[in-house]
Amino acid sequence: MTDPLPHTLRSDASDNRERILEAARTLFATEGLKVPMREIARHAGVGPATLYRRFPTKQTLATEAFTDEMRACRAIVDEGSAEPDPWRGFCLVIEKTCELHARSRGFTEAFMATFPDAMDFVAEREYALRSIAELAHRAKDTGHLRPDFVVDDLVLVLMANRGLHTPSKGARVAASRRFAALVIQAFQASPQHSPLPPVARLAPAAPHKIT
Amino acid sequence: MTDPLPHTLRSDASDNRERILEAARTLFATEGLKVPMREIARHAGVGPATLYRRFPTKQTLATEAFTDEMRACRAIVDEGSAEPDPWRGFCLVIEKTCELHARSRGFTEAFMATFPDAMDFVAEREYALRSIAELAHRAKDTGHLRPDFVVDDLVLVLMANRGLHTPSKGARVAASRRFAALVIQAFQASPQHSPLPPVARLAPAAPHKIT
DNA sequence: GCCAAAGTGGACGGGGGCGTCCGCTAGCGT
DNA sequence: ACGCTAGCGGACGCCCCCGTCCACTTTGGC
Repeated sequence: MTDPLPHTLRSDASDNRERILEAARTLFATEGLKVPMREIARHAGVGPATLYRRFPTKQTLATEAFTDEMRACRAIVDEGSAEPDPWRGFCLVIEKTCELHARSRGFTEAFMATFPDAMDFVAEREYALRSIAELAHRAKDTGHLRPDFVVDDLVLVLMANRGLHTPSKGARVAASRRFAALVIQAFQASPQHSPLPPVARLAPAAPHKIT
Repeated sequence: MTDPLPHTLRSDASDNRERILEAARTLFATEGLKVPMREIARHAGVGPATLYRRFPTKQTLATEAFTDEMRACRAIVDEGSAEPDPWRGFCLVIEKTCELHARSRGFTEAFMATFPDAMDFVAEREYALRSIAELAHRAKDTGHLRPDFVVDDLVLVLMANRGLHTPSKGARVAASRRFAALVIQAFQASPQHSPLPPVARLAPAAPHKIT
């Protein structure tokens, strides 16, 4: 009989594993989820086989690579919910969430996608949405959030936010900030205009070309 | 000596050409610009060679296929500019532009992209932006448009709007409508909340999966 | 130091999109 | 009716990505 599994990676193996995850994080953030597995392997300085042995599918890799962002996301929501002023909390959630998603291009895709295989992101997303729904309810009671807001509007905003592609991360974050501010204005029940963040110049020269 | 070019297509050829354009319009609208040339050819019932002979690159095909949308776009802008109430015109432009872009997924990409090769869309886009800038200026004067609006915000909105992917065209248009309404609220200088369009439920079941 | 087993990366076959070439088909001028 | 030629589409070679297999290398317990 086989004493089943080592459950403990050899030193070089876990080292490689970490390098793979780091490469994945970087590339997913900058290029999105569509980066070839090969390129992640190359960037990590390992062969394709190693990558595939550790992470048989891109999903498993993504799941692992995005735990940080996922944690951050949860933190944002919890933080917003804990805020004494619900409207303030609501605004914070929108602002920070948009920024988070602007920073990592791949995270949005992963967060939005319902993976065919098991993927806890779905559960996390539901949790976030439920929390925010509750927060929104309280914000409506204070009269600051317009009553016809629904959680689906937040999905709308997130999807819209991901449209803000642009080569430079800086520009993307700036655009996201301004966008978030606009959205908050739109959600406000009795809006006294607070000034918007600086103008976002998107895609100054060459946005992207056609394949 | 060669009397240069026929400049007049044979009947079957121009017939094919038309079928190709129609297929391209359909597929670009539903699938986006990334559809394989092959598939357009297949859908049009012609061989790849025929397609490539008529339209050597995807750009040339796209340019031709989107003239309708381009015309519509220009019409929207002109119509908005002609409106006696500039703010009303401004709102119309936003609403209709968002809807137009929601209807054809590929058009947004084509409209946003600066093609490496010649492509009149750039010129058209500049024209539209200039017109809208002028319209916005007038709308500000009436006090209805917030003074810190800049044309780049419109680009922002358009880019955001394209993030509203969803399988069904109906859902996409609905989402776009609600989004446009929100954006208009956000741009309003002294907002008295007009009711929003119906709630947009995006991607009810399976948004999209990971490659 | 030694050696079994864990770990590695290069190499392979498969699939799909790309753009082009070429022998056959069928419009159109006479 | 005929033949010339524009027009056609199947087939080809190229490249890139995918996921897997296998002979070699490294680790770590003794």
